[in-house]
Formats: sequence, C-alpha cells, structure tokens
Amino acid sequence: MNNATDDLRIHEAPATLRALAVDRLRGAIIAGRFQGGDRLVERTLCDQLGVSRSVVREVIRTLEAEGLVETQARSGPVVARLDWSQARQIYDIRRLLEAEAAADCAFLADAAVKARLRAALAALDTAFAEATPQALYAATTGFYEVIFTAAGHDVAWEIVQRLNGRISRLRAMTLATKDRRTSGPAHMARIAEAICANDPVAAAKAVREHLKDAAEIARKLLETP
Amino acid sequence: MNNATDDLRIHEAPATLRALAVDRLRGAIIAGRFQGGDRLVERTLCDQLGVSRSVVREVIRTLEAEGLVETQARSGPVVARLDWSQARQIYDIRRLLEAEAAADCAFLADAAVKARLRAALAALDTAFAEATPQALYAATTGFYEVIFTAAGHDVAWEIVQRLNGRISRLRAMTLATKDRRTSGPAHMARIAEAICANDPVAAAKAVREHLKDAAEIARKLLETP
DNA sequence: GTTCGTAATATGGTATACCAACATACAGTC
DNA sequence: GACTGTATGTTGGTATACCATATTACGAAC
Repeated sequence: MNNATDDLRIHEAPATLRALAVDRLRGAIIAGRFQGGDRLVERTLCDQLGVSRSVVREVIRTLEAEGLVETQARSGPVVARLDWSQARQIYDIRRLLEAEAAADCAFLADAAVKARLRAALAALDTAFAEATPQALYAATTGFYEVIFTAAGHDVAWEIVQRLNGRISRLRAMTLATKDRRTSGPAHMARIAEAICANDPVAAAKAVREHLKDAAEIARKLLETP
Repeated sequence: MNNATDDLRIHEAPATLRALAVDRLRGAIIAGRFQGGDRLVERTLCDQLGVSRSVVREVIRTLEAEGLVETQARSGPVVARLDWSQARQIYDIRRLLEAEAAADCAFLADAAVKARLRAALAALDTAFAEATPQALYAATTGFYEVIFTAAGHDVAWEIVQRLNGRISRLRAMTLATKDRRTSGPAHMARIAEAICANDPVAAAKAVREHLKDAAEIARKLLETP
C-alpha cells in the first residue's frame, strides 16, 4: 500500500506569496530590469509586486543574503553593484567547486545520470536558440543541477546557485556579444561528453576551460566601465 | 582639513534591532541552546528575544539563507539538522576555499598582515583557554578573517563564514573531547607560520591537514548517532 | 473502536499606526 | 545675500491587530 500513498502524495509546495515574490524580484534583477545601485523602495515594490510591506521586507532579506541586494544604513536596500573584482572571485570559486563536482559526477555517473545530462543539454540548446535571460538562466541551472546532485554535492550546489544569481546579470549583457552564443554550448557539450565517458580528469578540465572563457568575457564587459 | 573630518566621521552603523536579534539567535543555535529539529515558534521567539514579529520573521529569513534554519511548508521554521553527509561536504568546500586563500595570503603577506595574524593567533590561544563556544567562534572567525581579507578573497570569506555557522554547532560538542583542545591551536600556528614565511605551498598543505583533522573529529561525533 | 466535530495552536499574509531620520523647500533674521 | 531655523514629505524600522488556513489533540456520538 505504500506505493499507492506515494503516488497520491502532493509533492509541490503550495508556493507561498513570499516564494513567488522572491522569484519575481530575483528574475527582474537578473533580467536587468534593475541596474546596480538602483534603490528598492519598499512601498513602491509593494505596488509593483502587489504584496504587502511585510512580504516585501522578507523578500529583501532573502535577496540580501543571496548577495543580490545590499542595504545601506538609513538609506534602504539597493541592487548590489557588480564589479570585476567580485566577478573574478566568483568565477574562481565556481571553478573550484564545479571542477570537483564534474569530476565526482564523471566518476559516479550511471546510465540514468547520463540520460538526464543529455536531456539537460538538449534543453540548453533550445534555450540558447531562444536567447532570453530567463530561459538561459533556467537551462544552465538545470544542466549544473544534474551534475551537482549526481555527484552528491548538495551543499556546493546551494553555494553555486547563489553565486550564479549574482553573476547571471552578466548574461543579459553577454547576450549582446556574439562569440558567447557559440562557445557556451560547445563547452557544455564537452563537459557532458567527458562525464558520459566517465572521465573525471577530462570533465574537470572541460569545466575549467569553460569558466576561463566565461570569465574572460565577463572581464571584457566589466573591467573598463 | 580632510583629516579632521575623517576623524570626526562616525563609522559604526547604529546596529538595527534586526542585526542584534540575528546575532543573538545565531549565537544561541551555535552554542547548542537549540537542538537540530527544534521548532522555532515565531511568537515564542518574540518573547525570548524581546522584539516584534516583523523582526523575528526577517531574522528567520536571514538565518534560513545561512542554512541554520529550515522552514517546512505549513509547519514553520525549525533548526536545521546537521548530519555527517552535510558536514563532510562542508569540510570539503572549506578545504578548497581555505587552501586557496591561505596560499594567496602567503604569497601577498607583508609585515602588517603578519602582525595581524600573530595577534589573531594570540587571541585564539586565550579563547582556547576560556573554552566557551562563543569565544572560540569569535577567535577562529577572527583568525580566518585575516587570512581571507589579506588574500583579497572577500566573496569566499562570505561563503566560509556561512558554512562555519552551520558546523560550529559541532564545536560545542567537540569541546567535550580532549584531543581537539591541543591539535586545534597547533594546526593554526602551523598555518600562520607558513604564511609568515611567505610559503604558499606549505600554507595550503597546513590548511588541508588541519581540516582533515577537524573533519575526522566531526565524523566520529556524527557518523554513529 | 471508529468517526466526526471542535477547539487550541501556529502559521502565512495583510493592514495600519507610530516614530526616527533624512532631504527639501521655504521662510525669517542678521 | 548668506546663514539659520522650521515645516513637510518620504523612507525605513518597529509594533500590533486581524483574518484565513493547516495541524493536532481531545472528546462526544455512533
């Protein structure tokens, strides 16, 4: 009978207003609808999001902890600025964590993981064709989620997700440059290939090359403002 | 005249109630006054902390983002449980980030950094003599803060601080075991020594050994409950 | 013994009120 | 005309009251 109750169980959380509002505001920041340094006036956000001040304040605390929002004393929350020094550090950390995860994933990957990885890669291709910040964010998140969870690196995945939120505002800018549109999926494919071949060394190397490339593009965008 | 205005400038933020409450509650969790799985009832916390519900809710959002609190749907926030799988991952990530930071710090350290490092090490010794969770937390935080900020790894320092909050509940337990009290400061001294000698390789090695040791102690505590 | 209803508790969400801090503009005084 | 003081509006911080809902326990009815 356990099977039957499992099938009937409602898995989706009933999405609190707060969770929806966090997603909405995070999406707006990532999509570039708020610039770094823009003030986030509480009462204005209440109108824009259609929720009360309590919810807005809790949402701001959440995004503050994610590093997307900074609150200056007596002046209120503003969208965090992103400079090259921060972005470089973020790419450095991602390099460490993702290389390790890809290697472990390559070591552990079975047929099911490989199938999920190929599906994520296909979704990534269609997202790159669509070329909207939201679609790209969702697709890359899906791709790495397979790698990190298959490797058993839950905690690292939390961290990388948070870091990703902070730099994926770059993606909106990066979409303007043409080179990324080709090099991105190619690198991802190389990573997936190495994992499907159960080759940890090659997987880690592919990740490092991918991030070196992405960091280089970010540097060009940010270093001379 | 610029000097005079600089001297008069007020640097300390006037500490919002929220910030105080976050520190207080985080401290209580780290000190072991709440066990993993304990429910954090909002209105009870209002009484215990002496603040309003708005503040408590925002505090909970902050600690939730730090990983110290988890909120289950329809049941409210509880203190996060810490199992060996999570702790092992945390030590793995710290090993990556701290080894890199120690190496960079050793590469960059000048006389001022070395002086601050020695001061932090001295503070650490007195904290180990005192042997309270709060003192140890503050002292180890101070020690690593010198290393990370001197290395210019601000972002990694944010992450490590957050991870530290999650595992420093172990320190309260670890204080019971006698071996840690000797091996801890000895390892820290080795790390400081390598940095003061501007030897990146030795610094990274010392960090890895320290964390290997700390993880081993944690494993003994957590693996068989 | 099972089932149903109800009350207590806790939560999510909302609205509102109050206060302090800051900025701006406008007047008043020398 | 320059400085000073005040009025006002906006904003963040805090507190409180209220409602709807979910969970749980308890007790009554069958």
